[in-house]
Amino acid sequence: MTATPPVVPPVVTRFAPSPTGFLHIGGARTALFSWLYARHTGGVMLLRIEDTDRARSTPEATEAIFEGLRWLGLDWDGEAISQFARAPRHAEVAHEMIARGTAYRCWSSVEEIEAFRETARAEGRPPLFRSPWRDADPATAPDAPYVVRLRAPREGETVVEDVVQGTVTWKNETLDDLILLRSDGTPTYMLAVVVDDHDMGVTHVIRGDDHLTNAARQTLIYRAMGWDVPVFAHIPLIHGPDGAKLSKRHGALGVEAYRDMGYLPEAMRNYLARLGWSHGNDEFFTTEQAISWFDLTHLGKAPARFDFAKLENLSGQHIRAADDAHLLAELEAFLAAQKRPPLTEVQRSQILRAMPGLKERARTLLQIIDMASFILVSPPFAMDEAATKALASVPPETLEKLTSRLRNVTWAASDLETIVRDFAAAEGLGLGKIAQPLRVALSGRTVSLGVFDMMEILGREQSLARLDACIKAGS
RNA sequence: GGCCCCUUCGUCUAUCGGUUAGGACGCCAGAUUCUCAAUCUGGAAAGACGGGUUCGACUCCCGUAGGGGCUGCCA
Repeated sequence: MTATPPVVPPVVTRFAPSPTGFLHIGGARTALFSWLYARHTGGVMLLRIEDTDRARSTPEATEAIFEGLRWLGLDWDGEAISQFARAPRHAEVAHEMIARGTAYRCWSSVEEIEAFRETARAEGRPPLFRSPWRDADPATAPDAPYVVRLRAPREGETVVEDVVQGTVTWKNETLDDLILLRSDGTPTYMLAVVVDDHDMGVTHVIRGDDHLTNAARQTLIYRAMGWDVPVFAHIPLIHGPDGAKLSKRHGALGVEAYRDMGYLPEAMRNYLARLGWSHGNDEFFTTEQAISWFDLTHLGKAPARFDFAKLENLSGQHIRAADDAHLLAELEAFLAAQKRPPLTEVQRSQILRAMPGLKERARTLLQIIDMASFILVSPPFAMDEAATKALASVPPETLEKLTSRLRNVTWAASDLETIVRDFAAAEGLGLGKIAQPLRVALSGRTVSLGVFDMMEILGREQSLARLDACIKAGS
């Protein structure tokens, strides 16, 4: 007899940002974890825009979230869902709860509630509002707008089984009768989240630690409706370098800011995945590896600090590992996004040939561009003091002598190197003494790719022209 | 204030009662070298503190301290 395999429902995760700004780095990581888990399990990740706060939600912010996710390469399944559009459904559930007796109408004014809290605080009691309408005679109900409150249990405890935080318990007396429906009939976040997650069939709620307390309140709503509670995974927040909450000063920038700094999306995914999750000692990995390795059991419990140095190192590793054509494509997309002029055909092919040298020196696309300035910027170069000095370290006659020897040789890096080395030896100079002025003549800088590689990439004509120009300027 | 969570090198982390506490970034020194990178070798660097439990605690329990979150008719 063969055992029937247990029926495991497919995993459904969701990312549910509120469109009140850009997609910040913490949200991006939450999205990444939800995405990795869905892809790892062969499940789906849904996207829901929590736009019930009409005053703060904007279409621009929604678009920024889409854009950020797209750049990061995090695709979601199906159409993004607007929470606001589901308000009628939320209200319907609230009224069903009233009918079930798990919620009630409350006519207390905000002033009354405020006064209640103040005296409670003054008397040292917990400032949990206790509505007089919870057990009021329905006959006394005024004909006026009301809010709908959850009839939360006052005894016993509520337990959240969190895969990251473990078993977390609250005494029910510390939880209040939260508002489900505002006096204008619109749903609150607490209700909307539960109804949507339930209706969307979400099995795993992966979100920031800041929602842990909300998980208890939401559990109450699930129970009141007799719904299954999803698996919760509350991941620790990302902090700034000083340990405090991430501010704009640190890394709380929109993901597009990282794109603008020239980080590769694959590097961003790698870095973010490593912040709070681990797979043994693996630091550098591809997205495919992350998908196959990702699980919820190796998530850390402590908040992590954002570290640009490590991100940059990882970015450098991804650039070095990327193939040249891919990098060129990323570079051109970057240039376009930065509204910089596109590459000419010549520049494209030169950069492609320079790529092996460029990518081992750069940690961001911005650095590739900078290192490729000998291709992108045409002479005469604006030289700094060190460059001018290096160029003048050798008399123009020496440079002229060398240049004339280069006029009719095979134009390949290795041959050029032999010739220059021989020349330096004949002049009684170290190669460095000759290479440095050469470098400046070719690139206008004291830091660049290898001089022979640059000569080969630039070609005979351009290389000699640059040398001639320097000789002319120097004599 | 109340409730809840967290705490291993500067940073990200491994460890799931027995390790010289490992790796990575960064840092320092050296090698290589036409500059810069890259690469290689070596080095400094950690269990917040105090109590327990145990033959034995980074690991389990309690307390303290520090950090964080929630405490809205925001999400």
